[in-house]
Amino acid sequence: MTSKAERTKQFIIEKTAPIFNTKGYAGTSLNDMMAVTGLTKGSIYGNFDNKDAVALAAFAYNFRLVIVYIKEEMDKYPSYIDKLLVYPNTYRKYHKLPFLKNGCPVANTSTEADDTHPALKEKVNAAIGYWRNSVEKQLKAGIKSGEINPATNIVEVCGVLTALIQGAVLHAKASGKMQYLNASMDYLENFIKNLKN
Amino acid sequence: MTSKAERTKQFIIEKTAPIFNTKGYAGTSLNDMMAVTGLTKGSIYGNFDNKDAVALAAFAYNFRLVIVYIKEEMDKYPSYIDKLLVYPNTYRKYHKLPFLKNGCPVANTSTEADDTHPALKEKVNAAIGYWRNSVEKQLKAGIKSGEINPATNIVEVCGVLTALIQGAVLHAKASGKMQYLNASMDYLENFIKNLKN
Amino acid sequence: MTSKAERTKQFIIEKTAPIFNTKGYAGTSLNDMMAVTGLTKGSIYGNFDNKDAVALAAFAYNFRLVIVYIKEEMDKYPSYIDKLLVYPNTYRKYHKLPFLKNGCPVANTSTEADDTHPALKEKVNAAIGYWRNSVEKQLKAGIKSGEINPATNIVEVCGVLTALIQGAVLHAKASGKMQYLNASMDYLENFIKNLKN
Amino acid sequence: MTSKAERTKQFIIEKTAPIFNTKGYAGTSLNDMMAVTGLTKGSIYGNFDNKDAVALAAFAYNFRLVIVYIKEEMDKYPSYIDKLLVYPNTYRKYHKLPFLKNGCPVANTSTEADDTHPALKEKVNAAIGYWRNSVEKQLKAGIKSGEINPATNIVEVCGVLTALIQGAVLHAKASGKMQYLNASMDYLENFIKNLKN
DNA sequence: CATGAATGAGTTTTCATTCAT
DNA sequence: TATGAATGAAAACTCATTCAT
Repeated sequence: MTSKAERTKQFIIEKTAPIFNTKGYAGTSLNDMMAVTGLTKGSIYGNFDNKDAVALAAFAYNFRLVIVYIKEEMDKYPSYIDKLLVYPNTYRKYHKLPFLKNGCPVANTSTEADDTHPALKEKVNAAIGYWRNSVEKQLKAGIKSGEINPATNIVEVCGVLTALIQGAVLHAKASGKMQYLNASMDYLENFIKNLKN
Repeated sequence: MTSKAERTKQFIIEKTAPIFNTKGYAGTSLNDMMAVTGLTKGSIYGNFDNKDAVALAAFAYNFRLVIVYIKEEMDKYPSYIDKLLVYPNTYRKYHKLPFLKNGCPVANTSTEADDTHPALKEKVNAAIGYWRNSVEKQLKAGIKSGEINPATNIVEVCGVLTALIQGAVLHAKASGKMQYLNASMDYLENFIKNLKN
Repeated sequence: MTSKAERTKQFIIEKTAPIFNTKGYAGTSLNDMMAVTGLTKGSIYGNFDNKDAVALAAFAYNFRLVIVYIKEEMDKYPSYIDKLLVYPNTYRKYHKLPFLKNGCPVANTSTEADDTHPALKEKVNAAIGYWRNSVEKQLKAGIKSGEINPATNIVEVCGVLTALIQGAVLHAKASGKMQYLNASMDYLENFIKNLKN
Repeated sequence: MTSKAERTKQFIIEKTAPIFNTKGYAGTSLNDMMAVTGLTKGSIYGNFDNKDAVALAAFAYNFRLVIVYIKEEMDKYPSYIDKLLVYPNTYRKYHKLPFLKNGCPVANTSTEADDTHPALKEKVNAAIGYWRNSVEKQLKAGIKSGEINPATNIVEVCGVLTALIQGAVLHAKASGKMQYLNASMDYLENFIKNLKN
């Protein structure tokens, strides 16, 4: 059973997560957090040690929304190639998905946390590792099942898939031009289809 | 002849540019700027209207350092394929190049400016356009010269090349793992070589 | 019951009002306000949106002190002529009344706000209107009661009474010479007595 | 013969005087002074010891414009009553006279200088004395010539005339309502005419 | 004399954080 | 736990003044 405290904590995370993803860590103030939660400063501090702790939790929440969505989509397809195709198909419509419309939390947080916020950087690093890992798992399972070419360079595919998505969304957000993103996702689609045995 | 004001302005830009690239716009304070230039607040404000103006100039400077370097490298090779290969070869060693070691200014600025700083966002957008444009020019020149396959999908190549680099550097910086970057740059190298006619 | 916030707000107003009346809006700094209240900047900003808001409230408070005093004095006399005589008798001893010893808030604020501070100017304008109005009411009541000559030029009397006081106090403050003020107040006294039917 | 320095000094005074009368001493910045003169800070400081010195000279200039105008108008009339009538007739149209349209320099400066700027206060005080003195002279000359009633209370008349004008202009500027000013000037006109023997 | 770059103390305002109630 | 008033350091920016050229 969840205690009142747990529920308030969760409530704060869910409400503040989108602002952190949009405005960044430094750009999100406690006043923003008060406004969006309707809670007082004291209440926020009663549930979290400091702004840092909320930011960390909010990033985890933001990232989780993405992976949960991807997981659910993947579960719809038995084919491993189809599962991997969920990536380009998801990011292609990033602007229509509430948890991605302000950009991928990994990319957004990455640049800011890098040189200023070690704890957050560590979280981002872990998120990237998790992402790569789950791609790797799909590839290996696909190879085992005979669907994917066993000669596949796993490290390379993980890198290209994740990096291409990150870069493409970045540019799409900055330029506002969806055709850039679409061209890259088209490429990624073929890239994935070519993994077939 | 350059006036004293021009020289001080340039001095401020050169000294603050790395901090802006590292800490971001919101993260860089006037105190940081004072510390790194050795100048007083009054002096900085005597040369720039406000922090914004310095940030804009610093971004332009940071981006220019990258394109000047790339240009110089490209000029060493007559082959258009070789010219394009300058990209992966440069970013592969981003951590050793002073103007890239804290990340690509485009990616770094992009995520922050997006939702909070319209003027800077515009500059970033222009930078992306400039970058794509220069890749496009090389491709077209390569096609005209017969070196590059005329069936090349130019939009796609521009997108993949730039996005892959951005994403790969992002992940390398966040994870600290050069092998991820290298794998992606290996892939990009082959991708470029395959453009040959 | 008044909340803590209300009480602090009131406390800030009461403490800062005399400085605003003495030094003016531009001349009163937040440091002055801290010194006189013993509160921190943060506390002042926690209770008011900005310096403007304090200045506006302080002017209202300063003006109110004057009208409350005048009202109380007037209530002592049934005769309308006597009521009006409260004006010269009050301003004659302006230097002994704490809320007037640094000059009339209307005159003090008027010159500064005029060309630089629209919101404050509006308040001053309203204060002048209020003052004239209350003189007008006494005149009309006096006429109705038969005590005051019905042929009285009301606009003229309002103008002369208020303007003469303002100008006389101004000159007294600037010159430090009470005899100037007294001569004008003597005149005003006769002027009022001559309104009798 | 006037030196270059003298001419520059005079130029600065003439150009800055209107801003000082409009924005006040604290409200007028050196940047304002640069803008309006087209000179550099160094040049202004080369001709005046500091902002104070310019303010003092500007006030003197502003006041002088008023008395010169009044003097010239008075010289048109042989009658002393007519000469005194120049006052209400001048201030009635204060908003059309360039040196009065932002208010009388005496009133404007008076409230600000009072408690913050002793040197300026002294100048204002002297100006008031000068003004009263010149009214007194006209009265005495009028009495001597037989035109003005020798029983006239000179101190009272000086006070009423100057104070009424100051107060009336103050209220007119603050309220923007010319009818208030006109009613008071009408009264003043009769007041002066009644001085006749 | 004039220039204009530099100064540094000053300004108002915002921030994350604390703590008595 | 929640409140909300208070804190004080830090933020961006302005100011009158100085001084080498």
